[in-house]
Amino acid sequence: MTDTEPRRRARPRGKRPPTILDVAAHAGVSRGTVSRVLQGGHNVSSASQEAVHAAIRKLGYVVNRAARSLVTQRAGSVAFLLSEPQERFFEDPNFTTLLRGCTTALAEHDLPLILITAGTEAERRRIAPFLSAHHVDGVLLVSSHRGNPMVDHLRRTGLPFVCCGKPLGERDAVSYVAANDREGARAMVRYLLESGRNRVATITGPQDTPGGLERLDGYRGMLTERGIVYDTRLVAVGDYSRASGEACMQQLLTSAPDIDAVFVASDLMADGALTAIERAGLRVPDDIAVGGFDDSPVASATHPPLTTIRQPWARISEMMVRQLLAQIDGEGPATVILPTELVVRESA
Amino acid sequence: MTDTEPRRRARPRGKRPPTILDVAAHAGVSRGTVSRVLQGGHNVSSASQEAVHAAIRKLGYVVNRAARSLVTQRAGSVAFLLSEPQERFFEDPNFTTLLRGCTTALAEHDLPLILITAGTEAERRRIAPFLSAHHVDGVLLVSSHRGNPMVDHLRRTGLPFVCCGKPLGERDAVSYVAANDREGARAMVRYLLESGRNRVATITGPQDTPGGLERLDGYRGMLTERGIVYDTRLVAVGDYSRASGEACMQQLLTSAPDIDAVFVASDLMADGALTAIERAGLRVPDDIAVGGFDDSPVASATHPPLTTIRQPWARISEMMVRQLLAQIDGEGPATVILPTELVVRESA
DNA sequence: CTGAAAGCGCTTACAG
DNA sequence: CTGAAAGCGCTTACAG
Repeated sequence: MTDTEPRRRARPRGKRPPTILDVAAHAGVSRGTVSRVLQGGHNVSSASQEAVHAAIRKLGYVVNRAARSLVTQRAGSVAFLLSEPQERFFEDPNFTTLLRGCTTALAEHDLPLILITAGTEAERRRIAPFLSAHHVDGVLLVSSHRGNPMVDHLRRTGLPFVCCGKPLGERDAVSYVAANDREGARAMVRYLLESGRNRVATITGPQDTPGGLERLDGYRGMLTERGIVYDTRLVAVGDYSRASGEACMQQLLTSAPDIDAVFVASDLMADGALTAIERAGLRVPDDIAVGGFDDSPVASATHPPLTTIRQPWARISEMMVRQLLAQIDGEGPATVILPTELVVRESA
Repeated sequence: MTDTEPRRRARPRGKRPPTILDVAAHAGVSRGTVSRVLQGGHNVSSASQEAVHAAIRKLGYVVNRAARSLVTQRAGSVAFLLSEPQERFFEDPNFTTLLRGCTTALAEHDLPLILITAGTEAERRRIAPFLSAHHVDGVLLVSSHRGNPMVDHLRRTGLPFVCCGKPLGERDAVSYVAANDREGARAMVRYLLESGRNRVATITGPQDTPGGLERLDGYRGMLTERGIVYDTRLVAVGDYSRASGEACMQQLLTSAPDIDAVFVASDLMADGALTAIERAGLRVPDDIAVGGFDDSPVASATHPPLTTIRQPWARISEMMVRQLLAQIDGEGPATVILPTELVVRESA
């Protein structure tokens, strides 16, 4: 359009927005006082406070975050760092649920969320300087697989970070927030047994993730507790994808045709399992009861709707944010485990 | 842990990261020269350039973005603004595909993406000052419904913004990037007709969204072109959700039991339609051919896999980012329409 | 091609 | 409780 206009100027001819100096002038105080009001109004007379607030409203003043950051040495933002092959997480409904929760929780603290993906080695290299330079004050880290290099890198940067789910294979203390996977699995298996099922199989998550490991452990523990021998023929290892759920179920149906229930470690896989069962001409829950895990959006969309274990995503997000803020304020790492809840629908 | 430590300090005792002054000292030049190198090295001797680059590497210097922002009057970041009821978009696979694409495209320009949700009026009020204060340099706006107040608000702020999909009901020029919905719909209907189907129904998207409107228009146009009378009994209006696809299909099956094909305006709805068809005891594609739209991840996971129209999400993201950067550099608004592609699988 | 210097808009000891 | 002032780390005319 306007070819002659200069480029690379932010607001070429718009008048500058009001600064703290304008506010000070309007309120009849110094800019130090305005700043103090901005910081919470400690040690400021109520008369001054009111005058400043009035001026702020009148001028529509909003703090310049860059200027503030420069002096406070804080970025004033937090990263949501996805250190997984992108496909996996962007297709997993749990991920979006978590992202949404964190965005909301951070918004309440006026902290913008910066979304960073680091699924590949190249991406990790690219964001390293960004993190090292503390362009964010902390990191919400989503990375489930064992030995993720991001954990080490973050530790070296000295940036506060909180993981979603227990990071596997870390010797030192790392902050994380997780649902009680083991108890969740136990609750589901207990429910299946108490509804009269005898041969309960399981489809697990990947065995290099905490959810994969602990949900299997819960399954095994509950069987043992009830005096049932753990039978590896009743165990199929999936990768959380719908397709793997289908394949695993098909396998179980062949290797152990007498099963009457299956605990599936994710709803997405459970949906796949449903497909395999249906294809085999069996009915759910009449012939085989199916229990999922997550209570993700798919759980109520399957046929039949899934009986599943609800992960407390809202609370997980909140606690991740809370822990991160605490660490930014100097607290040490902490572990938070949140209870799950059995949601009974029609599949079991 | 360390109770006696002062709080609210960013890096209490870590040594400060190197500044441009350290680099200048190491390179034996002034800080103005370092800055010029950082800006691209124009008007700097190659000797100086090399010395500066060496110093940067040696010290691990990374620019302080806050300081830069303060002087350039640019935020150095871009917002991805979701102005829809959250549930909808966070469950729609298209959304995550778009978000992923934009994150990647922005990363290539070293621009952090700030994720902002503004699905409710309260949220919109909350982020208004953030936007007005130009805490981001531009906005990638995702908002499909007619008359979204965010468009007006953004226009008032003077912030550059680019919409994903045509914003309905806007009189003035607004930048947007969209797939060619109409042509995509035409291609699908053409394909169905040419595979020998005669009674082609459609399940549309919401009629206050461009995709809802234009895909229906494409359907209608192609029928007319082939001399087929447009029959409203063959049209059911959905809302892009899986559930609505199922309900619409059920309705069509009742009101027009002789249909032998259906063009569904989203893969998610098509998946729902598949369920309804199956429940009615009909086979796909033998009895009814089903064509979807999106080629989202669900398309290959349905039974049978969906023949659908691929939306060029990677290109859409790239173009949105490119347009936004152009606007930030002073260019005027522009409209970009990208072609779609027919993907033939098994459902039609 | 280069340096010295002003200035971006804040916060925070420091005096009073 | 309040003001004056230093300083956060950059960029960019301005001279030379």
